[in-house]
Order: sequence, then C-alpha cells, then structure tokens
Amino acid sequence: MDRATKKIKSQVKNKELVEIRRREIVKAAVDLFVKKGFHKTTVREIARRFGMSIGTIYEYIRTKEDILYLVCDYIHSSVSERVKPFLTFDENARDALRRAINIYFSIVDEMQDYILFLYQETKSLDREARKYIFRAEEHMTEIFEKILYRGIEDGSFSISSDDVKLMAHNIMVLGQMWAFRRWVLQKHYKIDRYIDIQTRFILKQLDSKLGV
Amino acid sequence: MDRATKKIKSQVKNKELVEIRRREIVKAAVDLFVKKGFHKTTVREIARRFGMSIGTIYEYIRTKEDILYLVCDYIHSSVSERVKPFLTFDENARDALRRAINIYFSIVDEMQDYILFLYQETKSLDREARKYIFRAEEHMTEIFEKILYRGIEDGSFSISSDDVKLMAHNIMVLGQMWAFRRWVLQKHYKIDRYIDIQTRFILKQLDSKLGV
Amino acid sequence: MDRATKKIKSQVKNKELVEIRRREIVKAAVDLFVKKGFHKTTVREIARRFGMSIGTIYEYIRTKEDILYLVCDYIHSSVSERVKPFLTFDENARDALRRAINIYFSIVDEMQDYILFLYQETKSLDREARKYIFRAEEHMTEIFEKILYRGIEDGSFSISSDDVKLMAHNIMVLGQMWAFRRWVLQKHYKIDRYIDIQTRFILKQLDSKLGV
Amino acid sequence: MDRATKKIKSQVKNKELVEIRRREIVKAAVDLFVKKGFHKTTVREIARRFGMSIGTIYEYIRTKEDILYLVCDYIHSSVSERVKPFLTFDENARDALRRAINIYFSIVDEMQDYILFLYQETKSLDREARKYIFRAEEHMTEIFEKILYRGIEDGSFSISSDDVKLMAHNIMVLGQMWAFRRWVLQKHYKIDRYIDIQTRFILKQLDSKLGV
DNA sequence: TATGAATGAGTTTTCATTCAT
DNA sequence: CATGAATGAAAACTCATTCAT
Repeated sequence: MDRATKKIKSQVKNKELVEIRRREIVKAAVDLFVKKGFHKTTVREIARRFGMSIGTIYEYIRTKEDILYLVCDYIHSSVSERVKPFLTFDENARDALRRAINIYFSIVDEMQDYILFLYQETKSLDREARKYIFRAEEHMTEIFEKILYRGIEDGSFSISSDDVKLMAHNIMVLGQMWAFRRWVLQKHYKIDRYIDIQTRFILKQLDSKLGV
Repeated sequence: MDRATKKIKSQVKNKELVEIRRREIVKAAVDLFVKKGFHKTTVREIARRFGMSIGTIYEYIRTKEDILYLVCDYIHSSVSERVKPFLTFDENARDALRRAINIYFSIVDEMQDYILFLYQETKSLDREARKYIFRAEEHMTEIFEKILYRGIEDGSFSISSDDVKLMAHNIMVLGQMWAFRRWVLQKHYKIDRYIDIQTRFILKQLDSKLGV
Repeated sequence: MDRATKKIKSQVKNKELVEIRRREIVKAAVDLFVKKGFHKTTVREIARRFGMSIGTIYEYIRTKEDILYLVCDYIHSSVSERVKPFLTFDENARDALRRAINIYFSIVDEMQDYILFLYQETKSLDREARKYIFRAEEHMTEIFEKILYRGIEDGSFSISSDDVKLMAHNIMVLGQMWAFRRWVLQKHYKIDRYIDIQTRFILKQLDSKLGV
Repeated sequence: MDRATKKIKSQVKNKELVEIRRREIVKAAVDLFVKKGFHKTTVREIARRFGMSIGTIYEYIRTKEDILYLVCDYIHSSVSERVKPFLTFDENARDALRRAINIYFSIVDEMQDYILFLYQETKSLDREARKYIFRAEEHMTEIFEKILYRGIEDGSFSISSDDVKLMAHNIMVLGQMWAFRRWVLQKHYKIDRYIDIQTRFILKQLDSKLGV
C-alpha cells in the first residue's frame, strides 16, 4: 500500500489522515467494484458508502481511476500479506512447494472475487498504474521461482532452469483459475480436492524420477 | 452465430438480412472493443465503422450489450471453427492430444487480443448471455475431455477419470494464459517454444509410466 | 459567420440545419452572456432559451467556449454588416470620414451592450479564436485607414501616412468608448452631441490648415 | 485602499493586521488574476501564494469577489499614486498637459497588464464595488479636466468648457488604448513614439489658433 | 428498411465557503 | 488568530436510445 499511496496526489496535507481515508475509500469501493464492475460503479455510490461527501473523496484522489488503482493495489498487497507469513521454508523444496501451493490456492479461494476483479479491470488502468500492478504480480511469481530453483539444486525437481519461470507462472495461473473458472470448477470440485489434484499434477510435472 | 441470432430481437423481419447486417456490426465492433474496451466504445463509433447510421444499428439489436454478446459469440465461434477442422483423430490419443494442444495454443496466439477481451468483458454481459458464452467454452473443453477419455481407455494416460474435466480445463487455461500473461511470457518465450514446453509438461502429468 | 462556422465541429451532418441551429444558439446565448457574463451563464440556461435540450446543443458545438466564439463572431459580423452598406464614398474624403464616423458611432450606440461584451470576454477565447476576432477588428479599422489615405492624397488631411494606422485606431476607440464609458459619458452627453464633438475633434486633428 | 478597507467586513479586529494581511492577499492575487483571469483563479491558489491557509484568507474577506474588489482598488490606487507626485504644475497649462499625458501614458505602459485586467473584470464586481472603482477612475479624469480648465482660462486651449469632460476622457482612453489594443499597436509603434504622436494630436485638438 | 436529429438522465469533477480544533 | 479538512451545490459534458420522416 505504501508505494502506491505516494504516487497519487492529495489536497490534504496530513499524511496519516490520507492513509486512513484512502483505506476507507478502498474499503467502500472494493465491494462495489467487485459486484458491479468499475464502470458501473459511480463515485457518488462510493462516497455514500464511504460515509462522507463526494467532495471529501476528491480531497484524497484526483480521478475515479485513482480509486481503481488504489483498489487493485490493495487487493494485490492483501494477497501478498496473507501469503508471506507462511513462506519460511526450512523443509525440503518439495514440501515447501506443496505448502506454498496450498497456501496460495487457499487464499485465491478466499479472495476469489478480488482475483476475478483484477483479471477484468486491470486493463482500465493507465499504462503506469498497470505496470505497477504487473510488477506486483511478478513479485508473487518469484516466490514460486525461488522454491523451484531450490528444488532443482537439491535434486528434488528435474526441470530445466529455463523452464522455471514458465512453471512458476503455470502454478500461479492454475491457482487463479479456481477463481475465474469457478462457474464450472466449483460445480464439480471442492477447494480441498482441487488443491489436492492440482498439487499432484504439478509435482508430477516436476518429478525427477522421470525424463521426457 | 446461429443460436445467438435467435435470442436477440430485431425489428427487421428478413432473416437473411439480419444475419448479414449483424455480421457487419460485429466486424465493425470487434476491433473497437478490443482496442478501447466495451465501455469506452460508443455506439456512434461502431455505426461509423459499420458504414451505416445509428438508427440502422438499432434495427438489428436492442441494446449496446447485444453487440457485446454478438461479439463474444463471434469470437468464440471463430475459435471453434478454426479448431474443429483439425480435430479428426485417427491417431492414438497421445498424438491426438499433442496435436490438439498445438492447434488450440496456436489459435490462442493468433487471436490473443480476442481471448484477452473475453476474459475482461464477459462479465458485462447479463446472466443469460454469460451462461451461453460459458456453455460455448465448455464445448471447447469437451474436445479435450474426449481425447483424455480415449487415452485412459487405450492406456496411454494414467489419470483417474474423475480428474479428466479438471485436466481439460488446465489445458485450456494453460493455452489462454499465453494471451493474458503475454506482458511477461512473450518477453521470455516464443510461441513455438511455449507450446513445446507446455505440451511436455501436460503429457508428463498424464503419463501412465508412473504412479502418484 | 461563414468562416467561423466552418471551424467548429458538429455531430450533425446537415449543414443547413447546423447553420440554423447555431443561429438559434447564438440568439439564445448572446443576451444571457451580455447580461450575466460568459462565466456566470450556464449551458443549461442557454439550452432552455434555445428551446431545446442540452443534448441538442452539444450536437452543434463541442464546448461552451465554442458558443462564446460563435457569439463574438456574430457580434463582429453584425457590426460589419450594419456598417458596410453605408460605405460607398463618392464624396470627398472629409465628408466620407464624417459620414463613416457618424455611422460607426451610431452603430456602437445601438450595439453598446455587445461592444462592451467583446471588450470583456474576448480574453476567454483560446488563442486561435481570439486571433480570428482581432483580425475582424482590424478589417473594420482598415475602412477608416482607407478614407484617411484618400484624404492625404487629395490634400484634405495633413497627417503623415505613418500616423494613419494610429489615427484609424483612435477613431475606432473613440467610438467604442461611448459603450465602455457609458456610465459617465451618457450622463453628460447624448449620442448626437457626442458624435458631433468627437467628429469635430477628429477633423481638427487631421486639418491641413495648420502645422504643429 | 482606505475606503476599500472600510467596506469589506473582516472577522479580525486588529485593524493594522487587517491592512497588512489584505495587502498580502492582493499581492498574491493580482498576478494570478492578471494571468488567468478572475474566474479561472481559485481561492486555493491565492492562499498558496499568500503563504497562508484558506481559513486565514477568509478571516480577512467574506467572498472571493472581495478579493477582486481589493485587487481592482489596488490597481487603481497604484496608478494614482504613481501619477500624483508628478502633478504639481507651475508651468503653463500646455506644458502641464504635455507632461501629464507623458506621465499617464508611461504608467499605462508599465502597468498595461493591470489596466487590461480592469477593463475585463470590473464587470464581475457587484454594483456598489463597481461604482467605487468608477469613482476612482473619475478622480483620475478630473486631473486632466483641471489642466484643461486652466488652459482655457489662460487662453492656451480653445475648446468650449462644455467639452472639457469629454476631452479629458478622450485623453484617458487614448492612454489606456495602448494597453487594450496592444496586440496591434505595439506591433507598429514604440511607446515613446506613441506618446509623441498622441500628444501632438491632442494638442492640435485643443489649439487656440483655430476655430472650427 | 434506413436515417440521423433530438433527448435528458446520469456522470465526473470543481471549488467557494464553513467550522471544529 | 490560524488552520485545513469537510462540504455539496452546481457545472460541463456524454451517450445509449427513440422516433418522426
């Protein structure tokens, strides 16, 4: 949230207050955005939920798009913050990956509305903001890359290091897919089973026991 | 296009004409939607490209959303039509899958703008239209399901038939991901190599040579 | 009006209609602008007088400033059109000037609200529009310049030709001053007497009977 | 400034402080007004230049228009103050007038932005404030009237005393015109030559050597 | 069928002013 | 006295949709 906050100009000087109010704005906006989409949500609605006047909102942002950015950034850092504490891996890479997948996929499940929203509305951001969000996504991916590299080194995984990045993205996408294909997946599977199967598949791909 | 045509009401009686004009409308709209997004494209703009008046557009559709629906449907059937001719599989399931992946992923590459668009704007459709689009997506998936079942039967694939649906979705998503993660994937991989690696991974998952 | 009209883009294709509607818009706007000033007049008010919806106004202009331009241009060409028919001078330069002054000053009197308005709001136009209005003002001035030159040639006026331009501007301004100093002048003088005195003064300046 | 001070109510009791702060406000506002116009300048901007908070500004004025009034008044008294010291005329009326013109026109040149501003924005003042500004303008004019009367008495000028007021206004306007017609005049003349020519013209008008 | 002018509700955004601290 | 966050009315402008021709 910190880095994001700095970029958007505010009329209000008190930085703490800006932080607080922006959090409130995001809180007010996120559900509306998720439910109705960015374009169909009006700033007036957000203000109403925000519990303050429309003028007050515009003291803390410059345009409606700023709110979108704040929301996207909030979602991303929420995911990150939820994931990070679980990511101290003393165990072997295989178990580490298993756990990381479990955590990440669980969080996707919990935050599926938000993940879905990111998929749909990121494109409404301007170039710069979009880049920033992509960067954040890459940071997440790097967590998986690191585990994969460790697994290659210690011999638990058999993939080429050229493929690590792709594999990491595969894992991320296979997780997010639970959100954006929920209309069908969640009819046929429960999250636990979903994680189970996908984990098995992913590990099979990485398995050192076989060549291609 | 057929089923779509049935659902959207038109003032015009002549069914052939409706077909023709709607095709023109889609042709005019699709690029605009892809470039600017659904909400930022105006009906006026579409009419201008369409080469006819706004009034005429509204003879063939009822709302702007109808155009979105026509476009989504068009994209989906374009993909299907491009895929289908390749899908007569006399060969063994393993080769059939290999070929199906190759075809589908190649088409995603060619139509990446459109695929991306579907991901972002489907949510703007109303329930019924959205369902219809999802159904189309499932049809695509079933193609992969069939091959997978065939492979299980003939012993080339070792997965449980409970996992077939999920696996099929995995394949679809791994293909589409080339479009919606292009901002990073296409910096590091070329499409051929991408298909190569992913094919290998997928086949490894399915491989009967190993247990779990 | 012609040249002005061409520059402002309209959504409406029918050029005649554009002409007609714009005339109506100007007619609706001019009094409001004169009475309340440009900034304090809302487009809604203009629409109400215009007798059409606000949407319709925006079919014929792009911005509120366009209306200002249309109005300024209208005022200028009104003055020109009222002046021109009187400006065929067969008589000697002295009488010609006398008559031109009489005509121009009379028109300033009749259109004093408009003249005043131009003085106050021209600056709200953007560079290009402002230039166009200045150009129009110069055209007016040239009429006086021509008469002065003729007077110099035929010996009725004794000023240096270097001073002609300035003298022409003096005459214009001395006329317009009747409008923008009306708060005091019109308390002490009637227009006829005003024209009388100013004419005498101006002619005295030009008199060939004396040196400096 | 004195009379102005009396009219505008302030929350602050300390009269000296009111004087000081208002001078600061004017100093902050005048350039902004001149550059961007009254309506396009925000009170926030003025406050920022003023170096104090918006709240503080509103301790010393009641409305934004009050600032406009203070600024107009400031400009007028600046001109007056700059003119007055030069206006002790022991010499004959002719030389006195020559000098007064020279001084006034020079000051118009120096303060052309401000003069122009007065022409454009005075109308935004309410009736009472506008009257006050007009009064100030008349005071200026009276200086010229006095010289003219003196000239009539001592026989240097030949005009009727009925025409004195008008003549005085002519002189003022011919001076101010250097500001509001600068877009053309300053392309063709330098200020010294401008003063020269205009002085000659004016004196010719007044010359006692001829009748009409 | 085709046209395109007309509509006006609805949107974002601004900014003078207030008032609690 | 000074502050600056909060207010909300009001403004310009857009655009999907209708309907008379």
